[in-house]
Amino acid sequence: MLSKKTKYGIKALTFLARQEDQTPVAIAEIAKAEHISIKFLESILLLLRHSGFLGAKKGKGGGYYLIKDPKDINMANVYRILEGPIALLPCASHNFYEKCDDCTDESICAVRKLMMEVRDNTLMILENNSLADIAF
Amino acid sequence: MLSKKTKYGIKALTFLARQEDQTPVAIAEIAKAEHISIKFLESILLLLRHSGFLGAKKGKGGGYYLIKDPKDINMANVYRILEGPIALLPCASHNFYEKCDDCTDESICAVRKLMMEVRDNTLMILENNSLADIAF
DNA sequence: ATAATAATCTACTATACCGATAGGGTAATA
DNA sequence: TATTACCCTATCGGTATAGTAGATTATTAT
Repeated sequence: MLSKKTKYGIKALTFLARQEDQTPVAIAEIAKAEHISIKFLESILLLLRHSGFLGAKKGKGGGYYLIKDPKDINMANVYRILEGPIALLPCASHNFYEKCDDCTDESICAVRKLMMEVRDNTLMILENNSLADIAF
Repeated sequence: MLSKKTKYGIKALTFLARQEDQTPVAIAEIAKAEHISIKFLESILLLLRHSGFLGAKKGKGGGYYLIKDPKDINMANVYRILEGPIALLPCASHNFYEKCDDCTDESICAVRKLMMEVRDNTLMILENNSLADIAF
């Protein structure tokens, strides 16, 4: 299941993508529109800024804004930042690989085999969807 | 991420599918072979029995065995029993649908749109894989 | 019958994470 | 000077996970 963090993060990105101009939007405004706790959203937006998706401006009229064109924001990258691995098992992950304690021979593991197939497909979908694709 | 419950459950099913004959296999034997805690595995096998995947026999020479042909065991059903919803969001689930608190209009939710696409694809993969497909 | 075997059932514990809340101080900007 | 992002810390209830322990029941072999 997707965490609220990821859900809210994508919602916020979508909200910013749907803005007519790219003037900064205050956290409070996004939170109100999307029914999200302000403080929780604050931490999410901060993460998205540090990850290079958002820019921020302080002071009056300040807020967050998209740095890149929504067309160039790949949902697989967003997912990895917010949620973590795309694979459902560490042993089936490219970017977060970890060996299983209980497996002696990974190559014959049926669970891994199945989950790698799921991962490949999910990854393809996320990579083929930009923020623009889902926002409009 | 997949829970250990699901991982162990599928491993156990695979182990049983790989048996030459369908004589019962004791919990302890499966647990040892797959490096799983006996008691934890016990609860998983019980669940799989109650869900109609396994049969059990008590006493000496007893244990668990597959009821159906591995070819007829659909991994989507297994997944739903062990892990729960296939969808990553309740609002994107067929079997476990639930409305989101924060959404006023579900039809324009970008997260839901994306997650439904992921669900459709994952579901297809799980449905197209039988226990036999992944075990051999 | 009896003893051994193995599933069944109930209950418990420890840990971790999640989502949210609260508060406070600093820095930048209109 | 007011506003708003930034960046900490700390807390808290709830829930789920993973595993443990012990007692009970059904079956089988002797």
